[in-house]
Amino acid sequence: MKAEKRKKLEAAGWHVGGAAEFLALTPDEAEFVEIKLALARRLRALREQRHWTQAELAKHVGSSQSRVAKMEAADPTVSVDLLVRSLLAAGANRRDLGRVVGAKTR
Amino acid sequence: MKAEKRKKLEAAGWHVGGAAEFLALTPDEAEFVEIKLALARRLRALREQRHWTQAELAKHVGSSQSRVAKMEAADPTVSVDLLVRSLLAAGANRRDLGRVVGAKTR
DNA sequence: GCAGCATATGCCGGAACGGACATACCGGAA
DNA sequence: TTCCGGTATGTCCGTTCCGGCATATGCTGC
Repeated sequence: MKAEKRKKLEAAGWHVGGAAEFLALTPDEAEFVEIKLALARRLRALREQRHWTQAELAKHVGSSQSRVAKMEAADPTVSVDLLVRSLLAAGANRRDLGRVVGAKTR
Repeated sequence: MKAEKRKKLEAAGWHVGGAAEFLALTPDEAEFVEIKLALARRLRALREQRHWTQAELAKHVGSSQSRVAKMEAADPTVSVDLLVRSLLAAGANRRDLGRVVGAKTR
């Protein structure tokens, strides 16, 4: 998994601006992580909008606070599956998801 | 995993019309499998459009023919992650994916 | 200061997912 | 028929992902 590198770099204090296209990521890989980032951002937005704590959302999803934190951080170890399930649990519907997935990052 | 039930029923010759809302699926779960189905259909469409065999697509994705078959069958053991990656490998972009995810099934 | 809550990070065992392979099924061409 | 390219189905085993927990960091009000 290439995305590990990215995480490591960020951990080292770099925090790549916007996204990590300068790494050895194929265009597809880059687009994939951008989608994950978009989903992650939307998840946090939706949660805050509902005035939920990470622990509360976790309960609704059937997960844990730490997982939610990682989701919102777009941690490499969280899958799109989990992000999507969480978004649905947070009240998003298919059309919402479609918009999130389809919209270019900022 | 609830979706297992569905698979079993289909295997038993039922092949639920459209999707399996009559099972003990929460609305969220139902929406989730519908999204997977939509992605699966689009993957097959895209592949055929390119006149690729499942084995060829597998090569581009870095997977195997059997996995591709399962993807297109929306087998419970394939993740959205893999579907999305495969779609990207098949030439879809974010906007395409957004449409697929957002569009109500048929 | 520190107490209390929310969020972040690290780790571990167990479950789910993945590629690979073998094999079965299903057309169509010879 | 038999053969053959394509697709489906089943299993195996290594890897990835998940939930849970412990702990760290951050913030606000006291």
